[in-house]
Amino acid sequence: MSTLLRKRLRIVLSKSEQAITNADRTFFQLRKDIVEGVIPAGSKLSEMELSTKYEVSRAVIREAINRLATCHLVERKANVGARVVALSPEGLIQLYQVREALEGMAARLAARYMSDDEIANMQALLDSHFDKVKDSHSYYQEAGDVDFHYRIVTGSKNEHLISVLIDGLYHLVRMYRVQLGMAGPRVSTAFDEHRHIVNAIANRDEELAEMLMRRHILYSKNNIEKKLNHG
Amino acid sequence: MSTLLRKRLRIVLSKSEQAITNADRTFFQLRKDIVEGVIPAGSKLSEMELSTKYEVSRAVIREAINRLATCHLVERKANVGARVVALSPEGLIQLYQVREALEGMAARLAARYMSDDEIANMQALLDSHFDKVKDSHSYYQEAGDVDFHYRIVTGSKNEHLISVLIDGLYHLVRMYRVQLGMAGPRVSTAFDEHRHIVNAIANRDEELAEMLMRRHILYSKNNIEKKLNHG
DNA sequence: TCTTATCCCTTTGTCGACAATATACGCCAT
DNA sequence: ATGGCGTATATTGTCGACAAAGGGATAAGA
Repeated sequence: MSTLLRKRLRIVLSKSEQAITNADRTFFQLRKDIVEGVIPAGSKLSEMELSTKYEVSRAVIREAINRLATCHLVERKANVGARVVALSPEGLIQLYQVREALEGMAARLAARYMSDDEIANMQALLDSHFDKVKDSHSYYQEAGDVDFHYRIVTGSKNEHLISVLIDGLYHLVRMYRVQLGMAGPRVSTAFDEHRHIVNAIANRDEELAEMLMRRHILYSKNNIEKKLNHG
Repeated sequence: MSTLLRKRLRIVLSKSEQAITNADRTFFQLRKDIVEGVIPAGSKLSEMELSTKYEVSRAVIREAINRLATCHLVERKANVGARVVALSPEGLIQLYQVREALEGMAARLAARYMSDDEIANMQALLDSHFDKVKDSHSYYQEAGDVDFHYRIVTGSKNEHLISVLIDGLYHLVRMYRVQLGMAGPRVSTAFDEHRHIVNAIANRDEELAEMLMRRHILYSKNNIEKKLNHG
């Protein structure tokens, strides 16, 4: 009976990432701590130490670390150990280079494959964001930005794009944002860019959707770089 | 003394993928067997069975399977097990969609970052390919094609691009090629396309390099799709 | 006959101990 | 004093056993 209940629960929650096993939970927790800087960038990850800290066996920690390595959040060397990646201007630039390529393609595919309903929902989402943002011009709504990009990516219906971006790169992006203190401005301009991209998708204009998305990400990169240099 | 010897050996061979641990060896072997169809697409991977077959412990097999999962060569469900991915027309199309995006960007970055020496080497490589191919027009030189794309990707100097493509997608591409019997033709035309791409890179024309690479991959996809439908 | 609940068995998840490897320290020779 | 070498120690890699969860067969009820 309890198994049945848990099964139903699992089906209901299956939308987003859900921790089923201990390794899952530990992986999510570790990822969170790394992204948010609780575990400092560049620091060494000792399996023993972590296994006592998170109260699981070394095998679970090992699996979690392996998964983190595939996200490029940690780097592992055989017989030596794993370290949290170091944040660097070069790393940030490389990250945005592949974001530009992948999300540009995602926008193109979204224009091709998203259903009319999905597009309408996304437009409604933008409207609600606009209501929230129109008063406080300086407030940067990260959740809204994230939500927008998620919808484009999932709208591409491409499993590879979805997994590489959502399971991988976005966590690295967030790590840079959090640890470099990017509660950046760029609200209204980014909002307009989002609006234009959605319009292109609604018009099923693949070419324009890809181009606008690439520009959007390029601007975003330039903005962060500027902060990185002058701040 | 033996440790010193092995260390030197390791340094010498460190260029390409090298198996240091048992898990590495098992991972490479499993990947090879999956890509080449020794383990059929869609089949279930039993940890016990594989651990007896490859003569390693279940922990090693588990780590290898986890790594295969991050390459999208197998799909894993918690408490259920792992299956080799199933080949499908949709999968092939999605694969080439992200290849187009990533390798297009790789070509752009190669035009920006490759050294003159690297470019000269790549041109020499193409010349040698031409010598091999000019007589037997129908012979498809897969190694040459692979080599060319590797150089572009590594020439981008972008760690994310390199790892996603070379450690991930290319093995899936090869799996489709091998298991769908793609010893395809398209030799001379593909060769000309390669030549044009290298020329664009030599001229440091990022825009053209990206566009040509995207077209090249698009043609390649269309070619495979045609075979898939009519064959 | 079809559905549904329950049991059993197979497979996966987790754990602690052992083996192998790399780093660090101290020693010796020059 | 310094550089190379060997050992010592701490960390990772590997293993086999135990715990837990899912899938399938079977039987009971509608």
